[in-house]
Amino acid sequence: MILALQRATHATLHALAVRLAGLNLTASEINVLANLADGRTRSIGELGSDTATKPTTLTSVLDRLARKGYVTRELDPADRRSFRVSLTADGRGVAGAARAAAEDLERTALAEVSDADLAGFRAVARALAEVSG
Amino acid sequence: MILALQRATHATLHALAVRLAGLNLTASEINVLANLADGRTRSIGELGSDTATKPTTLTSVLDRLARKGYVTRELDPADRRSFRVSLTADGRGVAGAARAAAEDLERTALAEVSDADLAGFRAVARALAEVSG
DNA sequence: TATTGTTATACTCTATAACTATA
DNA sequence: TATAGTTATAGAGTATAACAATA
Repeated sequence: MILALQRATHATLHALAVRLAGLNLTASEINVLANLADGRTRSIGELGSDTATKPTTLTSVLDRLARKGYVTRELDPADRRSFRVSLTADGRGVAGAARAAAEDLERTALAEVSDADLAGFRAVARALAEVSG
Repeated sequence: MILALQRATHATLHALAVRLAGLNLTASEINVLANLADGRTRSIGELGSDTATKPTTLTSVLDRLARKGYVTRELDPADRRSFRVSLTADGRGVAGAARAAAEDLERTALAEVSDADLAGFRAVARALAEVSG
């Protein structure tokens, strides 16, 4: 079970990376962009829990994304210890492409899978994800 | 879907690492030990496809496992470019503990999941894993 | 010539702890 | 004092390419 889970994750991340090779993004960077794609501004802490990455990783991920011009960090006027992270126009474009690639990948992979199987998958994934809590 | 998959993998690997913290093993090391636990000898190449790790990673993983006395590399007399990797007695003990922890984790996490959901999960995981092929 | 595995290099992710600037 | 993020450091996985030994 756990082995199957790992294999599937590994394979999808790799397939996604191949599809997005032209964009020159790592899995973490894609993850952050995909999370910001809804247009909502987030603090670094929120982004960390949404993407399940450590603040120490986020710092460098956001540094790279900012250098590429996809993301901005602005001081939060309400709490000047923290930042509001948001997408630039370029960032929105790239995030959209990443999201489209992920959706296309899912459609392709799951074309022959029944809705019942999908529901089962979601139930198991949720159960496994909650073990760590 | 892909996000759910990633989250579940992340959480289970983390939970497993916590349970096995006393053994001082990384996820890759556990993966290798679990694969060798059936007692079958493997070449590095076979081990690489079984564990989905690159030869370059395996070299260092096996170096660490050998240093800890869990694994041996012996020249294959039939093809002296390659090695036969096998568990030592200590290695068998640790591999057994790792496998038991993984099974216990699954039992705990999936106690309330139906067989139908499990079957669905397997179908989806298999479909996703085959995308990369 | 091709293949097995190692080595070298460079980059990313992670964990931990020390540090800053705010609160 | 406590919290949000950053920086520093060190370990681990990955990709790529060059390499030795063997086939």
